[in-house]
Amino acid sequence: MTTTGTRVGSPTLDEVAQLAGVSRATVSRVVNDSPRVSPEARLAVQAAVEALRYVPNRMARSLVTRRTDTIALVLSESNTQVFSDPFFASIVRGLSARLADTDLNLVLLAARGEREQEKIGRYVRQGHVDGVILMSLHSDDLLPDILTGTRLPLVLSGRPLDGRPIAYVDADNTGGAAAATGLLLSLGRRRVATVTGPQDMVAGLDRFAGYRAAVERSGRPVDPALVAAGDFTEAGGMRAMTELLERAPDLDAVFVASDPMAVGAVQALRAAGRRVPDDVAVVGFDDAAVAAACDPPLTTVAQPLGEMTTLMVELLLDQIEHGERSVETRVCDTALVRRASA
Amino acid sequence: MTTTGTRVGSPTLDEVAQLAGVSRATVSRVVNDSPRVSPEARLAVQAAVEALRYVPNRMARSLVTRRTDTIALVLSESNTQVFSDPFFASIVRGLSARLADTDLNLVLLAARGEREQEKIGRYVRQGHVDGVILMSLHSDDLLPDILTGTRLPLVLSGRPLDGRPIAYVDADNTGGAAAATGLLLSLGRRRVATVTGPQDMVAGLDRFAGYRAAVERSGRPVDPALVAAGDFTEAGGMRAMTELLERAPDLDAVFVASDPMAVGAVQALRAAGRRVPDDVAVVGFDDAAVAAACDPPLTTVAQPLGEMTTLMVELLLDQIEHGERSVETRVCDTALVRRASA
DNA sequence: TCAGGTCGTGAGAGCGTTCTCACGACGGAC
DNA sequence: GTCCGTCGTGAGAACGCTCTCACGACCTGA
Repeated sequence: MTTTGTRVGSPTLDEVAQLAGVSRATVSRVVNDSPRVSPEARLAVQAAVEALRYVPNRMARSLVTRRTDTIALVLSESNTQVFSDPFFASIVRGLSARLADTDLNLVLLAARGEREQEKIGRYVRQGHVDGVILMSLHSDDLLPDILTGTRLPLVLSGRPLDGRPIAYVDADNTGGAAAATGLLLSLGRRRVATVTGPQDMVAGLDRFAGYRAAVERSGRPVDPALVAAGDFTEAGGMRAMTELLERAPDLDAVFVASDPMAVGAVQALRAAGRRVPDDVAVVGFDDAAVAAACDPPLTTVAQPLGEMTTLMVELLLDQIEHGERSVETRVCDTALVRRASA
Repeated sequence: MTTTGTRVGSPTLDEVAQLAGVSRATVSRVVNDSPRVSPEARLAVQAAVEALRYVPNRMARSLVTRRTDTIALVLSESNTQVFSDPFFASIVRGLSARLADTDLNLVLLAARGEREQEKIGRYVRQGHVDGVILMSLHSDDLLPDILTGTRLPLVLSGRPLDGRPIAYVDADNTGGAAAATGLLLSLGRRRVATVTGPQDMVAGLDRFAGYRAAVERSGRPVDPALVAAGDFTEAGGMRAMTELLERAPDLDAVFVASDPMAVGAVQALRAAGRRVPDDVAVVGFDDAAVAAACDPPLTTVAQPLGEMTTLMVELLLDQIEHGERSVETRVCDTALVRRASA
């Protein structure tokens, strides 16, 4: 281990300038790829930067540019489940892939509980980020309020529950659920049940609404005995399915509002001796990896995740560019993915 | 929607000072809870802060204090799995709970692939954070190199694969695995198999080492037919177990290196008509939520996650405090949790 | 009464950048 | 040869904050 002299702390623009024999301004120009620099000066500066292992201080830079080149993905979850949700993982992956080409950084902020949510609110208001993509899951969430209270560019992942005017990107959950349920009905199934998501989340609400719409469209009323609430987890799906089988042993199909839950439901069905799809047809939602791997491979509803993350970034960058909020919204079409379970 | 006049941008210290009729210095003192402020001045400032909805600009503050009050949890994963790993979720939860009492912020940085890892390296070197907790999973990971190249306080979650001198906190994976395997042997099982984790991760390596040690201590050699590699996922566990059953149909116990894998293994066993624990005893690792919920409830090895996250924070804050790296390490004891599967 | 504290306060110098200007050098057009 | 435009450059003022220092006002004890 050798250290370069007695210096402590990082080298500054000034030191680079001195070493290169130019002014601070010229170094700054080189560092920021300004064209108006002579080749000789550029070379000298680059050498000095290299020699000193100079890295610009972002704080100082941000102070004057009022840009941090960082955006935050905020997830306000009360429980831990969120991380294990494949949908969430896909969003993170998609966002970070979209941003890889740009010089924007992505940071994740997760909060459970009021204190942590307020802390996150403070963090973004203090100017750490240029914009926020918010995955707000539950209706009792403080973050939408906290964040709309700022003038910070903001895009929601998922329609806001209370319909307030904010930019958002969402999948057509209602349409997708209706299509899934419609498929089951068109297959001749008479007693189509559903395992819903939590009814304090938009995705849970909308997917249930889609189910209801499809059932009613077929001329039947929705039988409460055919509806059980899940929590988007595999265990929850298993529980709900077991419950359904007790309440309505004659059910012959089920639309499950998420793939992890559908996996649990299939297990419950199997444990109860029902064959899938022969006795009970199953359709899930999300087209998670687990859907294809499952036995039998799950028929499900796919969301265009790539398109959705791209749109989120696009909407957010637009706001950042123009320096003001927009209320543009995008709803993406879903697609039925036919496999073996229905 | 009403806006407060024609102002654009956030209010500054100066404006607060002007409104409160004091100097910038006094406002700063109030904002930072310095005791040497008269009650009247304090009140006036607080009112002004309230009125203007003043929030200090962190960039400006950091520029002078050289502190960001933010630490990063960096995870360099190549695959998406990480998020769904309950261990990871627990670490995040633990860290953010530990930091909730402090005024430190926690940001998550996730990187897949070389480009993104370098981007993260740049991010932390630019001075965005005061320290880093690194969950480096695989041996081909660039981040440990990138980060040790800086003078930034750094604590690893998990022993570094190459034994380099860095501060880290880890569970006694080897000891835990040996205890688990020992339990199976002490139960009179003769053919104890194992489903390992990836052998390019420390946890995978160490848990396999523990298995080997326990088997050898019992006076037997390790039978390669009794070893199958998993990837810490449920699907991987199922695959590996199926493979083991083909290779060694006479096995009567299995130590599975993670709970999600153990769940998969149990399913594979059941599919093959083996009863757990009568025909095959199973022990997992991690004491994830899924272990208790599983059927039968899984005997497993618990890591003291709370203690571990506390130690990580402690070690990191210590380095930040003293302004220099340390190479202190902490290895935490694991505990066997006896349930029904063995 | 005066020396020596303490206490609250404000002026002002930084922190490491960017960015606006102004300035000299040089080139081409007349 | 003069004039204008471009081009590379550097000086210096921000950006919003903290922190040192000095300065009065007040209190205490001799």
